[in-house]
Amino acid sequence: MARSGKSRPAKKRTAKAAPRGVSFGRGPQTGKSAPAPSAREAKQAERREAILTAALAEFSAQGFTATRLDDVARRAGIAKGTIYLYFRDKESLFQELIRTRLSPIVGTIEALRDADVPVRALADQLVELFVREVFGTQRKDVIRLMIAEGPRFPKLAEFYYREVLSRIIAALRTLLKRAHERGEVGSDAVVRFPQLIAAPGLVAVVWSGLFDRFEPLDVRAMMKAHVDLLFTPGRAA
Amino acid sequence: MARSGKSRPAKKRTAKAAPRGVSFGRGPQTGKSAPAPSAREAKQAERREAILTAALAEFSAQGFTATRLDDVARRAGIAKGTIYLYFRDKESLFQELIRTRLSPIVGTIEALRDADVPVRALADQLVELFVREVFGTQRKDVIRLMIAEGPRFPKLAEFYYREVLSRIIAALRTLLKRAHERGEVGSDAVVRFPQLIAAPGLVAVVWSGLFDRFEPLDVRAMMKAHVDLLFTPGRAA
DNA sequence: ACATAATGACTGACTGGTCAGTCATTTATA
DNA sequence: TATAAATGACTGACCAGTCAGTCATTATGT
Repeated sequence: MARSGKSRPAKKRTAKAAPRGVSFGRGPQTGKSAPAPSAREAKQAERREAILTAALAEFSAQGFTATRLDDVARRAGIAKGTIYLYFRDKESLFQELIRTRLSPIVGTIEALRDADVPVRALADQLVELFVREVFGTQRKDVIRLMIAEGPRFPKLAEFYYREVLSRIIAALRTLLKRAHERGEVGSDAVVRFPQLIAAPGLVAVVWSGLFDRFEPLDVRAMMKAHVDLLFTPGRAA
Repeated sequence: MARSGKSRPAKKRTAKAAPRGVSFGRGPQTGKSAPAPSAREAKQAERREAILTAALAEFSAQGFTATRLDDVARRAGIAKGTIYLYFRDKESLFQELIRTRLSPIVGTIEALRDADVPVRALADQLVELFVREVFGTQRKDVIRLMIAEGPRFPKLAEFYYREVLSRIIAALRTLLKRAHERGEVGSDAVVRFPQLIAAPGLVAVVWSGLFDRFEPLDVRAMMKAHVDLLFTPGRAA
């Protein structure tokens, strides 16, 4: 098989002290951040984005350790050295990737929470949101990456929990509590364990990554079925 | 110790022809597989087991590529070379690991299916089975490994689908169909998507691996809550 | 029983290939 | 032209897999 792998915390390299070091994955060292000609900055942002997109493709296909930065570079249409103008090292690139791709979704869910519509309708919107904005995009891969590599990046897991999960869960809890009090959900199970709401989403992500070629899964239908389950009137808690 | 100094004897070694090669990850080459003194065989089985256990610990902490066989060997209390007496290469070791740790559970579930007891009681047993035999054991880690590395080992994913998942799903479907016909489940959602049954299990495995230190999850309670949800009488499908 | 030989499980130094990160040089931009 | 950006050849750490050599155990001979 060969390949080998390589990882190890990157040694020390006390040599140049901290030529880069401080700038945490921003653009190429911009000595002065004056208003500057946005022509350049735009191009830089574009490159940065290209690198992140290429990195996601490689990381999610190969995993963190097995991904070669040469491949990321080739996919992004640049040389390997260029990556180091935009990111401190491989690990920074990985972390930036997770950060930038996952955060945006949170706001949307919190907005949903504050909308004053029947919770059942909200749930349907949530399903659509998931299918369209997560399952239908790169975010699906980011989630699988998070599951796969999380144990080796405790800091990332913490960030993800703090910035994404806990906020989503809090929003869901508020939303579900309201629904339960109105009698719109038959059991308080999901109020106690909002994780149950997300469960089919997780199944969808994992299934699609591993088993879709053996048995395709109609994700939207499954999630709708799950919503039906939750909102079955029936006995009160 | 070896010493040797490596004299590069012009390779050759045509003598024993194929000393290893053919034996596919079985014990050290057993020239004759006569009834043999089981003392030795027992010891070999023990070593093999030790290697697998050590490998699971390392693989599930580091992932496949980042795991060093030197570390596996140290953890198993043997030399690296010994691993190659029991497994063809790193990948074989990994695959054997998944295979041997996951298969046993299937039979148990199929046995449950054939028992003739109220489906609700069965469901409770299923929860217990999961909490005790999966969540409480190494199998939890094997599942996470499968999710993390599956995309890079299509063969393994296929094996897992064929030997484990499809059978579990088939058993569940039978079981749930019966329950639905008896009116024991309020919706046919789970008959169409038995994956929904396993969803909280997946959540439990993933959550425990990544976020338990921030917010512990009472897995048994969550799964019981989920079962309650499923068996809400309420409206017929 | 005792000595001697054969076996094969086990070891670990070593090799060849890999790849993250560097930096002297080249190219683009202002 | 001067400065910043981009390049890619290069280096050194790293590790899967190998195999000559060791030695405890078992078999054979006297």
